[in-house]
Amino acid sequence: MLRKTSLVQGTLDLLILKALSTGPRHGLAISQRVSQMTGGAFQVGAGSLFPALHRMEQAGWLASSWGESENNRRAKFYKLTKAGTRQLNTETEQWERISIAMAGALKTS
Amino acid sequence: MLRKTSLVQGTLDLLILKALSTGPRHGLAISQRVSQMTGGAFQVGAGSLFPALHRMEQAGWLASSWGESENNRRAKFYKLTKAGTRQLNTETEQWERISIAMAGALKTS
DNA sequence: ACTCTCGTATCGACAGCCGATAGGACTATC
DNA sequence: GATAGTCCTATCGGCTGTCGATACGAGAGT
Repeated sequence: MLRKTSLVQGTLDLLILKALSTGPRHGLAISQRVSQMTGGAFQVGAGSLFPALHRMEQAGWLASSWGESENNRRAKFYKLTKAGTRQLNTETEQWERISIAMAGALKTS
Repeated sequence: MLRKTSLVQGTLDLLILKALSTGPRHGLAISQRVSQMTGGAFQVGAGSLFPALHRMEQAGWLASSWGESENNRRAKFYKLTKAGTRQLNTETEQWERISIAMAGALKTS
């Protein structure tokens, strides 16, 4: 009933791209970074994260390679491609337009 | 033509509630009002609008009654219930929290 | 050995959007 | 008084995306 999706559609991609803009990370580290960046407002679970990563890699925005985490664990590291950086800019602008439009709409009385 | 810029999930309800906050309107008038409020940034088609209206009426946020449009057409007018007004406030606050969190996340470098 | 944590991955249920489509009713034009 | 156009409501099917539950594998701690 109060399911009220914590994540907003289209937001997850943007947050992942942004989380990777400071350098390659592996899956769970991306999840933690997203939480951190948003002050805990957004928390993405594994069931949402990995499908998104695969989708975005398929789209050519990310490239992955196996490596080792800081805990000596086998981990897949993702990094932004050029197309991914472009996508980050595009989605950032798109979000700003949406944000401005919504702010204007909510202010009208 | 216009890019896929689909509506952001959870945004449609808020916009509809806001569009009705200034008084009762019928379906297509709501659609036009949403476009107007957002400076044309959001355009909601009939295929999205009516399911949303029915869902929201089911949830008790809206009440409907048949009447006549300004063009002498049979039209169903929707108005906010008390629960709808409460929902409007709730979703507005929620949006602001999301907006702030996103702005913070996008600003980090 | 056993368990905890880390890390990746998939599945099924569920919900929402959106284009296409339909149809009734009023209006305009010829 | 036909015909076409506009207004208004409505539904369906396909598609996509979220998310909890679940699983597996491997290193670490005891």
